[in-house]
Amino acid sequence: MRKKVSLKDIAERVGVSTALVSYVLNNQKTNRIGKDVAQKIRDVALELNYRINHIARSLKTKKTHTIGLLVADISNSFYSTIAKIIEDEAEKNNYTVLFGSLDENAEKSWKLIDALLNHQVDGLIIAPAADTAPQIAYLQENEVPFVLIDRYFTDIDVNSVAINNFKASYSIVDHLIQNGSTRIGIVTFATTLLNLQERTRGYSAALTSNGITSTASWIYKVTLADTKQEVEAAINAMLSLPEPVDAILFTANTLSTFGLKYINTLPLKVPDDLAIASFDESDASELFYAPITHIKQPLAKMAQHATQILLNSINNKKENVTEVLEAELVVRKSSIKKK
Amino acid sequence: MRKKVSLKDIAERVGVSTALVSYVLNNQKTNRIGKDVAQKIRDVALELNYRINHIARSLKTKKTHTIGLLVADISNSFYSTIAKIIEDEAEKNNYTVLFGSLDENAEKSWKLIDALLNHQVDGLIIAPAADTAPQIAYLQENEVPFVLIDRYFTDIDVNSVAINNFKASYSIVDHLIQNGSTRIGIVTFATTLLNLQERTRGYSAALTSNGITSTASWIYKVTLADTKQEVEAAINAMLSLPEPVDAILFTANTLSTFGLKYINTLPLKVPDDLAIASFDESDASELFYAPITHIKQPLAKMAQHATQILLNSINNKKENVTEVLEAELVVRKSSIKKK
DNA sequence: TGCCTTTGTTTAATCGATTAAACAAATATG
DNA sequence: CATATTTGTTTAATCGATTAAACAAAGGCA
Repeated sequence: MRKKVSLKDIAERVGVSTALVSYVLNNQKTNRIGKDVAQKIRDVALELNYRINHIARSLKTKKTHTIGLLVADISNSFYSTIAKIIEDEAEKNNYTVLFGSLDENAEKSWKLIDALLNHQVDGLIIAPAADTAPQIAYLQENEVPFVLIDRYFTDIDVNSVAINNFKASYSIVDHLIQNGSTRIGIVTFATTLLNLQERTRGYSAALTSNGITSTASWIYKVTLADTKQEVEAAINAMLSLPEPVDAILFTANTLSTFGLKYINTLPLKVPDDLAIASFDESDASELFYAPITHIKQPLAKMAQHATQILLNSINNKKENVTEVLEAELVVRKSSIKKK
Repeated sequence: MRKKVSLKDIAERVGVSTALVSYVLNNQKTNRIGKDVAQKIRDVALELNYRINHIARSLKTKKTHTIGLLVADISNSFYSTIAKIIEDEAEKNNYTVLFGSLDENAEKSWKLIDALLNHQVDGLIIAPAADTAPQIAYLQENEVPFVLIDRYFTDIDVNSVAINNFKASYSIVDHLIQNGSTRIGIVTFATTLLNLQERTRGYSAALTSNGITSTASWIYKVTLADTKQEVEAAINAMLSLPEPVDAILFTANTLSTFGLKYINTLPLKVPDDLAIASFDESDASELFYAPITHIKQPLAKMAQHATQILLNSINNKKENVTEVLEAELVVRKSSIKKK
């Protein structure tokens, strides 16, 4: 890279000290500085195409104006959309975003947190992987400003932004029941993540309060390692029960995407033979021959609020904020049985 | 954030100079340094949970070990997948990745390039937006190491990694013709991007060499601003020709996704009434009732090579590399007419 | 005129790590 | 034993920007 222009270069060219140049370019002490020198400094800066060296500034100010964003999986559109919004929001506030994808892996999470802290980020936004509570506790002990997004843990008082998963799940299951489904299966991940557990809890509660006895054989928990096979196995199992399910709820977009691809190959009619509902959108929602009823999370709001909470936390170190947002039930054809 | 531990802290604790600590922790001058002091330094570093201050190091070494990645649109799975691979590859080489999403916007591209350079990245990997050739030229003039990925410009000799778009397009159109299609429309973006122009060129060439006269009324170029509407309009137009097309090629996954969602609503059978083919995969490829024949780009290879080329360029400043990879034709049901 | 403000600018320390060069002590060599 | 070499460690300058404090010159006021 070509040699860089420094404050000193400008100072020498104009014939003043670097201090003065710094003041001028940062618009400080404006009432004290001579108008003509100021202008000259600005002119020369422009002429030499001066770029501030953030490294040097950061070393002195101990602020990098950089935030770290760690998401469970960046190639999931749910998170890449969040990432994009956070980046926009950060940029509006003159922050840069450093990304990392955890790949749902606690070990990788440690490494990335470590890497980001090593890079002196001012704070973190994290959609944590399962079993990373100790890492979160570590951040807390070290007083690193951070915000959890989408996912959360109990027992620790931290900044977080997420939807009311119980309520969202309850509402979509209730909707299925109101529209003709009576035996509703659920496919979710085998995980310690609370947000997903809440979804199962909401599902069960909705069944119960509609007088439906929930059965263990309606609940399938698949692993991350072998999601595709296990989703297919779960669907097969639920459909070959003595009394097969007549509806399935998928608790995540990756699950519904695999599920729909498979259901696509079965001699089944959605929604009449089998109603479908899911958390989160994906292209699947519209592409499937029966568009999918789903829970739509307020992504923009979540991402923007998380960013703002983080920036506040970086600058003012206020007490923690737990923000619970409402999700929207988007009704499409996949959940409405003809009767 | 809690007060940081510096080299000085370790030095004081052990009773040596910071120089020695630096040498030990960086494994330098190993043959000169006392074994016991070295061990003690390492112990204390661990005990105090020392983290190197990359900012300070970078200021001195003029290397940030950070690369910038700018993609046209991070929420497109094509690019988020690339992003993830590049991140992994960079991590293996002890580099960190700073991301930015251009949103196909030349102005935003300037801003992000500026931001990344201000952050002193050592180099850039860019999937450039349309009409950003001047920006690329600027990078070149300033001797910033960079690699273009997926997209490219003529007239400038730079590092780049991309597929042979002409050939890929030719092969998929040829495949359509061999499998019963005779009147093949194409939906592409109205853009100055060469990779897309090459796809149109390959399409026309394949028609010609199969003795089919290509018609202007088979070629539709839609805008980014209004993609969905225009894709739908294009499909309508092609289907209501006196002699309607019997196949459509979409030159990008965003186009095929919109297209398929729309075709899904039409009283048409794919592939018999209308064959479909597309560049790039998306969930659409499998979810659509007739899985979609498509061109599969070697993403992992592209991303890894781009990263390696960049790192070479950063470290050795070799001459430029133009890498052209072969794409794979993945045949599914959407392109094979029964007859 | 003498002293006090105000205005405009410079000095110099600092952030934390790197590293060439200097230095001192121990050991080897003739 | 004197000198050369090796071993182990420190000194001090440096990267580029920030900023409190010092300073000088000009203007204001009695």
